[in-house]
Amino acid sequence: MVEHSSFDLWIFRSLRRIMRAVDIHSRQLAAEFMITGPQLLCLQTLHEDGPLTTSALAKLIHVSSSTTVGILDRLEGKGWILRERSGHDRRIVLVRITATGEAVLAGAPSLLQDRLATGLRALPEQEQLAIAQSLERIVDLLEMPRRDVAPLLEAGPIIDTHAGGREFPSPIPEKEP
Amino acid sequence: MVEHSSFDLWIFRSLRRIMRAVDIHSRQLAAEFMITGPQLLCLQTLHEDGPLTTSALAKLIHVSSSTTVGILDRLEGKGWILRERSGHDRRIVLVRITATGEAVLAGAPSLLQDRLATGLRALPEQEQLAIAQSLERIVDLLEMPRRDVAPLLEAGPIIDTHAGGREFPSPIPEKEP
DNA sequence: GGTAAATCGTTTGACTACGAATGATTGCGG
DNA sequence: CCGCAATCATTCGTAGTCAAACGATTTACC
Repeated sequence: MVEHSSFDLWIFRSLRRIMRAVDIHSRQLAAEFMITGPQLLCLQTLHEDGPLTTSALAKLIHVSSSTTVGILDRLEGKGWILRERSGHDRRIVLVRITATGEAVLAGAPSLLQDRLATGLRALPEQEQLAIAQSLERIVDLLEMPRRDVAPLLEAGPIIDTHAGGREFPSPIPEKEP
Repeated sequence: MVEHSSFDLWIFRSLRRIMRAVDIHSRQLAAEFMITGPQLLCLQTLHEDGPLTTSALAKLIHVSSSTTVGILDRLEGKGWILRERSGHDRRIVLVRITATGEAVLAGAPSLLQDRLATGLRALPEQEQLAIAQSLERIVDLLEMPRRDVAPLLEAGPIIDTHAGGREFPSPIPEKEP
């Protein structure tokens, strides 16, 4: 509560504004396409990664499984997904997207806000890289276990300007195993 | 819907993980200190910027006024704030922090997660700058009015353009007067 | 002065989100 | 084969979040 670095509050407020903006975008989606952000993310993930169990889906979208159930309830209510219990292990529920769901997905807008997606694409690739890496850095700090912040110090600079090779973790950055 | 840039999904997932991490931190706060993140932010803001109207507070913390009402309800229930209608304009409700609220604030932890605050401070200042500017860039894109994304194209490199004032907000970013 | 418009706080409804508790089912050890 | 632990999905309670609708009040205009 004393002696904040100059950037703390700035970054904190930016985070809150981002969360708010994402939320508002979700409602615009809902108004126009009858689907919210998290619902769209679920549908998209189910489309790409085939039938999934509830918990596997939850891990993929970084959401608790109890939250996932509610989202799936609504998607199921609209007939965009199907739930079926596995024969071998009756505890497991496999979720798959329906044809209707595919159709909705085809007509739905980008996952990101158009402005964000378009705006990002308009930026030089190096800046896109810097932004993505900055976010990743913050995620690392936020998700780091309570203790030892120290290791981060040896992680090297965030911007690898020389990087001609430009290896960023391939389209989808894999998460920890 | 077609032709996603490689960074889109990466950035989107990072945003979701950030939101989740912030949410989880709020619950840890609630478990340990009986106060959530948004509640702490309200209390902190009321402490610093004196008595405020509900809508002024909402603007300061970047949250809708309907959300603010709920948060204030809980803070009032715990006796940490007071609401009083103004005599001159009876529509207005002035919110002020109580002595009990001040005491709670004194014992509460930092607004930011320790890990994030500490980790950020440990990074070279140039990286802190890069991170903060990247976030700001995203906020700009997200909060930009629906139409004309175009202007952004002429915005130049991420460093140091920040049109319309509000370039790096000196030590502690002052909120708008 | 009286009506219309604007403003302010609140309420309502829907959705997301979490952890904790629950119920069903499987698998392991004795 | 029997019970206990582990696993999986779900339900429950609380909180945060927004837009839209609402009631009370003030301001503006005629």
